[in-house]
Amino acid sequence: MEVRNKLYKNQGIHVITALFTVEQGVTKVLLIKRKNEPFLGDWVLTGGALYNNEDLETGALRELEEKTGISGVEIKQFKAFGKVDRSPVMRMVAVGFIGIIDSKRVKVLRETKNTSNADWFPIDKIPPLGFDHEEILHDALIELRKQIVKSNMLKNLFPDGVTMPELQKTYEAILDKKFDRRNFRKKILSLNLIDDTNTSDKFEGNKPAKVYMFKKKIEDKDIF
Amino acid sequence: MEVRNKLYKNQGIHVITALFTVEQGVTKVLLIKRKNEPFLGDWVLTGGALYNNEDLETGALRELEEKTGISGVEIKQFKAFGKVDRSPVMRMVAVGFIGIIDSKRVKVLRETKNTSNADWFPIDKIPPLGFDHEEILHDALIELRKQIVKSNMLKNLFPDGVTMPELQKTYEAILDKKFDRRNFRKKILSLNLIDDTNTSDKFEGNKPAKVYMFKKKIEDKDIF
DNA sequence: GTTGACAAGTGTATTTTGTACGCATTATAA
DNA sequence: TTATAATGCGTACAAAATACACTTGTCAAC
Repeated sequence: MEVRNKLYKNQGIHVITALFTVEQGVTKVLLIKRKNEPFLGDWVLTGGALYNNEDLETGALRELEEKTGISGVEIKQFKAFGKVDRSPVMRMVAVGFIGIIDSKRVKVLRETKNTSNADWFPIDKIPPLGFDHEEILHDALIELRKQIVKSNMLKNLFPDGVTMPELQKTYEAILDKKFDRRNFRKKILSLNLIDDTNTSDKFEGNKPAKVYMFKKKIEDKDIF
Repeated sequence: MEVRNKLYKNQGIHVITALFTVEQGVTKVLLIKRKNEPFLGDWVLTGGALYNNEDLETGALRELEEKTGISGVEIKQFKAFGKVDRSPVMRMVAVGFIGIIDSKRVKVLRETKNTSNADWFPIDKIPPLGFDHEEILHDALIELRKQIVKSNMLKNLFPDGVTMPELQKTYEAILDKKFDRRNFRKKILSLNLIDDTNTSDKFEGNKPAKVYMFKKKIEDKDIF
């Protein structure tokens, strides 16, 4: 029994968050630079060890706040990562989360106890990452692309509302694809993710654009 | 440091598989009865502790084989479960998998070292389950429903091919929904999951039905 | 003020896809 | 040979996706 027990001793759980933003049509992700071994000096996604007294999501949010100062984010679990050698220290399984936020609304701490140089990186200019975080980021981006067309996740990027042109730029940045203005409007409205707030407007030089708000709750669609 | 370390000592990882089958239009899931504490005598999904020397999927398959004798199954990870109190023994995070298989092709071991009475249960007649397995099963079923319309997962249920009527019964069983014969054919063909094997037939009394084979690889569709 | 440029909103014609059925085909059984 | 039953194939209509034209509102130049 002792022998068998050794097979699953010294295991631990990581909670990792790929936090995204979109600035001027560029999709970016938050990375931090490690101050400790292993992977000292390497860039990684936000995350760390899960505590025993917190749920997965709670732990991911705590790590995010500890390492970057960002709080009040909505995140969504998307996959677990458990390759045998993904951590050189001990056997760790990582649970991955994604989130998206308006970077202008948060102040990222550059220096904390365990990390330095937290910053937003364009997703096509990612430096080499520690652990298996390149794989996690790759899968996170795929999940982000799925989520923005079937959930109201983007409300976290536009908590005060968004115009059609803004929204189109955002979708084009995340999906890396161009759309026809008029068909984009029809498509996005048919997804029932946003409501028309026929009251207010926004502008930046030309005809004012209507402001839409992401719904609080989304009814999920039929399969098949 | 010692104090903080205690926060994440004694953690472990579970790998849990919800293995489904469909028999005569009834969706069923494989459950086993526990022989040990905790939850002695309770029904649970197949699973157990992950070993340090195996990846997540490998561990889930090993547990499935150890506890039921079933091997050679294709499974897909779908979610991690990590509520603080989900296991009364120690802090365990479970990684959930789903799979589907033709129950006639496997012989389920009724008795193993740690379990007894492994059996297939109709999903609308599930007994109370130990741990958080009712939640896991609930989410697994949702994932199964999503997978059968966008992946070739059902090839594991029909490795030798399937006819349209058979396939329709299967979809109706899993999605709990009825379809028009002719529109079902058109819909399923448009999904590009199956190929026409214009060679062979099958029959059971009336006009022979064509046999289709699930594709080996599915090209994933456009988002948006 | 009038006018042109720009970017926003709205609309329409065409094609593609989804839905509701009808009819023909091929087996078994009387 | 004929009735029955279940499968394959086809068609008419409605809904949705796509391509593209037109109208509207604000700013800035005159």
